[in-house]
Amino acid sequence: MIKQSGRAAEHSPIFVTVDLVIFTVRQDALQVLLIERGNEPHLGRWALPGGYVRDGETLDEAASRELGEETGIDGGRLHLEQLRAYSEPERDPRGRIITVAYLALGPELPLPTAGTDARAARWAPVTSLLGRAGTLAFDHDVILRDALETARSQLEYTTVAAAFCAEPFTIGDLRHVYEVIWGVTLDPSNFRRKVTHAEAFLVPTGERRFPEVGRPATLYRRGVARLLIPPLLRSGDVAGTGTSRVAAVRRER
Amino acid sequence: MIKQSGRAAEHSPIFVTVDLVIFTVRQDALQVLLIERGNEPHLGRWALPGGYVRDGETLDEAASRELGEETGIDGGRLHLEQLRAYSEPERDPRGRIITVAYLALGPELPLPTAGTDARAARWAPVTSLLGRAGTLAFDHDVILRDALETARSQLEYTTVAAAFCAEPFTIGDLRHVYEVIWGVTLDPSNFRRKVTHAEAFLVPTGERRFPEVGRPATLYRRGVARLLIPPLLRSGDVAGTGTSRVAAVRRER
DNA sequence: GCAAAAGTGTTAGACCTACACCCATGC
DNA sequence: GCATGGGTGTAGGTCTAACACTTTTGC
Repeated sequence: MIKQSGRAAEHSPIFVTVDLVIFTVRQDALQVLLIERGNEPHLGRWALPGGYVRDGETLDEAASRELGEETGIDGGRLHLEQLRAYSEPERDPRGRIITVAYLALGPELPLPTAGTDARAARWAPVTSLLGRAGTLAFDHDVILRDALETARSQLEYTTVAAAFCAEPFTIGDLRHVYEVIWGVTLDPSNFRRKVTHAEAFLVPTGERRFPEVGRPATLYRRGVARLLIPPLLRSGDVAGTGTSRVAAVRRER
Repeated sequence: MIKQSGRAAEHSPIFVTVDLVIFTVRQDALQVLLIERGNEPHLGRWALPGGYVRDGETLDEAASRELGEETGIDGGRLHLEQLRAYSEPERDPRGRIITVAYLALGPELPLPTAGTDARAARWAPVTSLLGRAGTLAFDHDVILRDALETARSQLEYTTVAAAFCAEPFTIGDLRHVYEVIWGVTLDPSNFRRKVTHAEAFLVPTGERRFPEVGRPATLYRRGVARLLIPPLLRSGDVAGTGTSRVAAVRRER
């Protein structure tokens, strides 16, 4: 049994949840999966999917399980990574609940069926949700904003953009992901050079895709590289001193 | 009160701690603060400082409080940021305890006095601790390794290196931080150009420091920039495909 | 003067942006 | 042919690594 040291009341155990920010690119927009809450608190409001961490389960496992429950997708097939923990004592009116947010990225996913404590589920364009606070339940506005900036930043330094594309995919598909998530248009020829020169990012399958119109495109699969070297920097937003932004960068070997 | 939904036993509340990776540069090495544990489990082993999150406290507040308790330093004066949560069910033999690791950076700090549940405290060179697993208690080896890679990466994209320098500092001081943490030697003139051209990174004080030998150096304080634009990339370790590394990048506005 | 660290200048090559241009396909 | 997206080439500017060189101090 757990033995508390010191004054017992000072550190009570805490309920821990995971919340998922599931991004996909569909209809020329970055979209996030939302559920309509079927229980109090925030009954009827839109929120990120999530749930309690169960006994004996790691956070990663809880996130993967919730992902499967909410989308019907095998969690192992999607890119899934921990974002950060959110711990404001008043963030949940039921009591002290800390949540660990996860970022999940995938190619166009089916609309999931509503789960046990959700009345409905839908894909929502991310940009339409930001800007006005209080759109989502709890502190999910903040989590979503953090997740968006993480995703945008990760496109620069990692190969996760490929996680948005169903394999096999074309360079045009990949460029579309960058354009939608960054909200810019990119030069097709320069983009091609960069991604094809980054080693182990793209592996040609030898096949081609024949579009409705235009020249057929070479098809690729994801290579084994996870870091994008050299990085593919957004150039548009370096204006100014960067004083209003804080960056945290993490890398594992 | 907290109302559990579903089968009650499936998601019990969990004890939550914060653990601190406190880095400083001293004696030409990156050093981390360790404490010798004065209680079971792992009595007598070296570990990262940390403690339980108290009722009504955010994780940031808990980290800041622990930092003050362990180092005697006003937590608000140090760079402090959340790294990530660690949640292996078996990571602590006392039971289910999740920890959220924090990274703290500061200029040469005093050796702290041992706290209530620590027999001793010391600074240890980081490189001497890595390589062999099982050096530290719990999963603190893993946390330390993650923190080191985060710190190394952050020097590239942010201005946190200045957090290792007591103000006012010289460009040589700053370069020394980069050299020690990256384990490389940098060209002084090119380094100077990069950091002085990065806007709002360094603010000259107008004063100079007169060393034992050599030309006096201009003194600077940290500017308001938190992102380093353009980044100051490590070039030495880009060899290979990057296949063995995973990157997670996060940015806030 | 000499050693040492600060600081400036220069040059060759890498890289990047913008854009012209060619290619392969459906209709 | 023509429209469309795929894909290649290239000139000009920018950035950077490497290193020669000058400056300012203590001794």
